[in-house]
Amino acid sequence: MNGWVGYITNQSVINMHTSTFHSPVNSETNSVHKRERRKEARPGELLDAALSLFVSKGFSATKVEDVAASAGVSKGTLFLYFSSKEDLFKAVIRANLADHFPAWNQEFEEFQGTTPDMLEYAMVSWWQRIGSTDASGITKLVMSEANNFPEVVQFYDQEVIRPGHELFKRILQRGIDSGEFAQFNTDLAVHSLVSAILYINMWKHALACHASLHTLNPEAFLRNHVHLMVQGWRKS
Amino acid sequence: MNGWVGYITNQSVINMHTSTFHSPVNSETNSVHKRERRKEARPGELLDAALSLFVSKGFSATKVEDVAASAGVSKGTLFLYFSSKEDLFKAVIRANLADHFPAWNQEFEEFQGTTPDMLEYAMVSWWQRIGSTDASGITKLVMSEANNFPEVVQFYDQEVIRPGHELFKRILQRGIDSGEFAQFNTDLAVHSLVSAILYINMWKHALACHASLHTLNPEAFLRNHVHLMVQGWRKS
Amino acid sequence: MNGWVGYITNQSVINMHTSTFHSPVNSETNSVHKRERRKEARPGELLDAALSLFVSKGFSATKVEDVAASAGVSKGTLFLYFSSKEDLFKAVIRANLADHFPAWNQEFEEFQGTTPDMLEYAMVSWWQRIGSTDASGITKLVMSEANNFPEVVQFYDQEVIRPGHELFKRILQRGIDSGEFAQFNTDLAVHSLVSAILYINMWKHALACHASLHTLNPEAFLRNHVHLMVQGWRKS
Amino acid sequence: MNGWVGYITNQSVINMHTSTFHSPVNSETNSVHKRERRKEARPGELLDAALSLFVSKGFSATKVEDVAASAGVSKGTLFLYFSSKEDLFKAVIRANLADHFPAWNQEFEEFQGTTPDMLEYAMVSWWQRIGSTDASGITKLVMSEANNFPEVVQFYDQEVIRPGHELFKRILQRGIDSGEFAQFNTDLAVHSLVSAILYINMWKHALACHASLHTLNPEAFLRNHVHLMVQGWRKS
DNA sequence: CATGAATGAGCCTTCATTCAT
DNA sequence: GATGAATGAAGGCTCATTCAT
Repeated sequence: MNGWVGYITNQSVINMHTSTFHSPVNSETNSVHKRERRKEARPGELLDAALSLFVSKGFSATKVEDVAASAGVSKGTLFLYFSSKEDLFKAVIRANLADHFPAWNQEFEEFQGTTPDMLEYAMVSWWQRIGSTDASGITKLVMSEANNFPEVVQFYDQEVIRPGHELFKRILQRGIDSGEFAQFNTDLAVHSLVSAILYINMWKHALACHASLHTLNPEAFLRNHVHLMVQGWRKS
Repeated sequence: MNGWVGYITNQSVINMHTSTFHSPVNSETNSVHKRERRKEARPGELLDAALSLFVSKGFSATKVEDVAASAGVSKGTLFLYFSSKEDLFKAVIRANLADHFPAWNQEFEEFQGTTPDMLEYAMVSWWQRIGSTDASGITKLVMSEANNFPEVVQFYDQEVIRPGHELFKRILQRGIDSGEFAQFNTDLAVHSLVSAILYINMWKHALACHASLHTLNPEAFLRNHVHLMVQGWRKS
Repeated sequence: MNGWVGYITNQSVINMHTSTFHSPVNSETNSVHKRERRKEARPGELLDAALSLFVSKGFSATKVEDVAASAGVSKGTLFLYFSSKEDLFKAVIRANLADHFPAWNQEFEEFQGTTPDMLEYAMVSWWQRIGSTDASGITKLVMSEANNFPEVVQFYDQEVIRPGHELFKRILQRGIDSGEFAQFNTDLAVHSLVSAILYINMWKHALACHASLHTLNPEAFLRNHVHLMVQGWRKS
Repeated sequence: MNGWVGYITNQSVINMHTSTFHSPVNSETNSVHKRERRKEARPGELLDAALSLFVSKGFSATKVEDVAASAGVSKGTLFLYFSSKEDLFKAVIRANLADHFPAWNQEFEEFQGTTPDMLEYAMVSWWQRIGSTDASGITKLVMSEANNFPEVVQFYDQEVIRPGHELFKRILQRGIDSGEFAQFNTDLAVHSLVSAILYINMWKHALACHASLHTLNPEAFLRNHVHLMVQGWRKS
């Protein structure tokens, strides 16, 4: 078993088939001209730049021109690939979070091991692949801009929250079905699990980076959190 | 026992030692005329209006003119009491988050009952007194504007996060000392408890009001969360 | 009989009661402060500036900042009185054309004389009061921007075209009722009359000012046009 | 008699002596391949597309990319034939307005019948051949963009207004010479006739398509207009 | 010749803040 | 103290035009 999800950096996010680009990349020829290669690379470069700036400065405080400049293109070019700043926001969410659920779901299917192990593995993997990267800042961004971009919240709910909730729920159900866990309300339980993830996200991106906070070891916290939960769920 | 936390209104927040009013409130004459009393009440009315609008519309989406109008004064008057919109924001945070912990700590001292009961009482009381009111929106505000007002984050950390953490930690320690709980890392445990509170805050103020979300019963969730934790902490 | 319509300049357009200003002028005190007097004068000054610039440069080519500067205020001030550039456009139409119909209709009621004289008087008065002023450029503006601002066309239709059509129709009906004219289709007839007015408008503002055109004496043309029409309408 | 004006399509406008193509059409080889013929047809196709879009959406609201797409070529190709959007606009005007008067003048020479009939025939023919087609939109375009393209106005004056004026003037003179009409100022009279044509143009292209206007039957209006005029001109 | 990716100048509108009254 | 008219900086988005391929 080689890991739940391939380690994610925006650089490696190639399969843009579900993104919202205007002009789909047409050819996969080996002999790509310089311009063509640039064109193919543009969306990814822009998404990288956007994620980085959004996370560090906030969405509203980031000018589209800055994103473009950071990706080495002009303002107009950005709008060639994303119809608006909000659309760019959604694409960032999709590329960094939403697009990973198929792979994660598949990992769930293939996982061999106890359900408690699986839960811990899921949480720690989340930290290693998302939590410890810029992508973890997206959740904070969505929350922060919820008032200004309700549509983004809906998108995030559909594409990230619900799939995530479902995934955790299936894991818990696996434990119940196998007899590892007693019967319990899995919806409430998932909220308790996810709360730890949200907590780390906000800790990292809203608190720790702006106040010299008492440290929190995310991985230890997640493991501990899962262990506590599992204690409560086990058959007595 | 008359409640864990005194119900908070800005009117009652008198000790403004940390606020930034330009014009200090005139000395408390006995014969206050109606106008003078209004004058003294101005800051509080503005803070109330600001909190309400900030929570419902977000900080940047709230116009100072709306705050002023909501408080029944003109735009210019607001700037008589607060040097800037940022200053108003900080004052709102300060007025609504500081100064409750003494009462809470006292309740802790006086509490009669098991530690698990105490934890549940603490959580449910938080929901009834804070979580279900506008005050719960402040946390979301602080997180959202963390990038723009790091100073507020530091203040929030000192005045809210740390005292809250300490309070929970003392409760847990009470359980350990009494033999109700086994020995465990109380710092990590507190994070797990607090994560549920943060979760509800963000759920209410960033998600639920902008997306037609699958419902979450906060009180049930909190009780469930505490029970799970307690299971893990009990002496086996 | 002292004229059909008081001679119109924007300076003299005082009764703004039907305009679209945001903040209605509140007091009519004699002792107006400098600021208050400026405030009352603002809308008129802005409308004057707007009409002048719109007519000379076209609507799209005129920047709101230019209008503001031309009226001696800043860009933001303009938006204090008009909610958008389009709104400013409508207000210009209203102040210079639409608002005059009540007076014009009243003149119609009070007119003593033959109907042919009345028609000629109406046409010549139009020329003297509107046609020969900047206000005549409005029609050309509306036509030019019809594609970009269909709402303005509707507004112009309701507030100018229809009232104008109705006024002319009543005059013609007066001639029929009095036996001066035979029975005929007054709607078609009004179009024929109005076509002369439109012709002059376009001549002045689209052709003459951009090409060294063979001259057209508007007043002579209008008199001639009316005489021709009248010939055709008289009882034989 | 086969029509007053040959029906106009850009395809048939060959003599481009006044146009501004960068790349002159290659010499007319006998063995034109399909591609070469397309190449030669490009300018005409672009002009057709441009006319259609300019008339329906207005000049500024029409994107050059749309014109190119409508003609089946890419944006860049358009600029191979026309140095700028303005240049394209001028070429459209030129291609559609020049070169019809020779045919019209000839029809005038050959016309058999009374002068009033001739006038009516001229007006109705204009409606059937020009007024009811896209070509009638050109006049509105020229007027609308007069501020931005004074040069076009001059061209329009020389190539359309003056020839048209002269043609009508000759018709009227025919009536005077034949004794059908009395002596009168034919210049003023022509303006009265032409005003009806302009009126229909603007009605169609600036008003009717953007406001749900009270209907105007163009043909009935024109006949009526001519009849009225003729009444006034006849010998009493 | 043809393409279409890239450019960047241009503009309306918002709103926190000031200050004359 | 209170008012509210005035300010002007700031930014998302469009689209004619260029030019490397």
